[in-house]
Amino acid sequence: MKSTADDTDPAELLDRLLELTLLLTDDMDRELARVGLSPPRAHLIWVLAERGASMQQQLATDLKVTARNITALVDGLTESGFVSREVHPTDRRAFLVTLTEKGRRTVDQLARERVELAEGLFGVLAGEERSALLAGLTGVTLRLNHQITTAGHTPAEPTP
Amino acid sequence: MKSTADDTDPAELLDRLLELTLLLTDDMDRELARVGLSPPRAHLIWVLAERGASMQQQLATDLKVTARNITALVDGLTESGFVSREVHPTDRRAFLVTLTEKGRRTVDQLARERVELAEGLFGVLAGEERSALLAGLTGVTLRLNHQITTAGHTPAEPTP
DNA sequence: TATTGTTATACTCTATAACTATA
DNA sequence: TATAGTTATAGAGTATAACAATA
Repeated sequence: MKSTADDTDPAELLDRLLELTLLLTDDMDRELARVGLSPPRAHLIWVLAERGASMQQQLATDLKVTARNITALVDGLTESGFVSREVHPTDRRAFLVTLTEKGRRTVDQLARERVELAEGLFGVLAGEERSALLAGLTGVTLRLNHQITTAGHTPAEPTP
Repeated sequence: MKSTADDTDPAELLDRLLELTLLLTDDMDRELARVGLSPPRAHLIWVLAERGASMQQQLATDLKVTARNITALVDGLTESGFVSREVHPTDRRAFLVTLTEKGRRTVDQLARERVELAEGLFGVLAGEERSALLAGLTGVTLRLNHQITTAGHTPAEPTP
């Protein structure tokens, strides 16, 4: 298949990427809502599944929010039965936030749905096409990361 | 360039896409914060720039939020000087939310930064590579849209 | 003295429902 | 009667600051 013109505008490409981004996050948020989770709460139990039972401070670092916020998120997740606060074996100041059985099942389900979604979106592509797309996305990610760490885009006033 | 193995996992591809998604939105949100805008407020003035001065009901439809929310967003944007509420020429119940000079300048600046970002991310690609990436993203978007409109992913309980 | 988590406050975004003033 | 926008109320997520208990 030959494109009629090889002048794909970078801005057009970015618009498409953003459109896809929006669609994807909306879709995932709907799925989360279906199982009774907000995006931040889902993020928390997802991290919990990866790290195992954790102190709230650790979660605050992982989710990049304040400790105060973790208190609120864990409160909500406890009330809805996804996690519980267990005593810390050595530090009596701290809790070990732990997935309940329901929490574990939910994370497993979300993980399965994620794989299904991936299959639905990329499964029809030939292996070659998948590699090409992966390479393209990886390149964009690298350049974006570089831009972010290097400069602050525009000069920016020194805190107005 | 030949990949060592042609077995790119769909799930891996989705993870990369989500990683990029996260990076992109964080980057853009930082830029918005720099000019004094939250994402919803930026969305509103962006739409306003596209449509021209609009009634709040119209904005509620466009942004897919309640009219009550538009009141709050316009309040904030008015206070920070990006928009103003002008009288509607024919309907005395309604306002015409209008970009101020500052609002117009800000939208223009954001549009420029968007083009710059696109150049930084996709400019180095050959025209051919850009077309391929665009095709890949478009395909994914189509399949996602189809999945969303067709089924609700998982059967889903009929409202628990 | 430093750290863990909480209470106290506050701001933004979001939603529903009831109300005012127009159409 | 229906529509445009508001007030009233509520809940989630976020942040800072002050404070408790424990390291």
